[in-house]
Amino acid sequence: MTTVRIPADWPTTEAQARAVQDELRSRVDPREAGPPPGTGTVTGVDVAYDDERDVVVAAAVVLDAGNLEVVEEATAVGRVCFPYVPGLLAFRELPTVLAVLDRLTAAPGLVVCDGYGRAHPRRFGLASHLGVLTELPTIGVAKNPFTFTYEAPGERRGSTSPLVDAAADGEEVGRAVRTQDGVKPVFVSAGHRVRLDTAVAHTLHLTPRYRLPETTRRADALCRRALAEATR
DNA sequence: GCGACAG
DNA sequence: ATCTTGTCGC
Repeated sequence: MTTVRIPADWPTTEAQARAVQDELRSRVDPREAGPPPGTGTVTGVDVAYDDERDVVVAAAVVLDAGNLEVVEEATAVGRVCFPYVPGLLAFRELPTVLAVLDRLTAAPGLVVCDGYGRAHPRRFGLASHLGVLTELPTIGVAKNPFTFTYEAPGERRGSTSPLVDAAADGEEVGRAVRTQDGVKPVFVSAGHRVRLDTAVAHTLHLTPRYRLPETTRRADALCRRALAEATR
């Protein structure tokens, strides 16, 4: 099995990685509304690790945005090239994610990332970074509020509340979104070429039944399966 | 200095 | 992320 090639200039140190974020941040397009939910395709990407064996597997699953059925799936196997450091997740995940997107024949459409976009200490999370490198519209949907704060949204599906950075006088960096009645919210932020309100609409469109978007559920299941196979 | 911290 | 059994509930 071929392994993902890591770019020669990929950052090695935390300081280099932070400098890359500060450099690329200005390329984020925060103004486009983004594609409307329910049309075209929508793609989920996720990554699974085996740190013992130093292996990382990424999966991409393209869905028809109208009926949420699978259009195409792809996986890519790589080597761990950066440790997990809060705020620098992209440097760990992106080489393999870029490779798996390259393997798709279908147009990805909007890409849904497991993590953050604008909701990031330097406003340049995984989804923002992926968007800038591919020029695809991206959003981040995370399972945890990271360092940010929020008031619980209403109990009903569709309720939202601001996700704020208390350290930046309450700037709204994303939204807590209740995707199912009475279930813990998810944390949505804009990536590249998609505004926050559109990102929230996509998130609700992708969660007819479960807490997490169908895109992330599908990609998560696929990369775990592929890791188990790549590891034996 | 200490703790917290997407995946 | 990953390590891990059963268990409560629709």
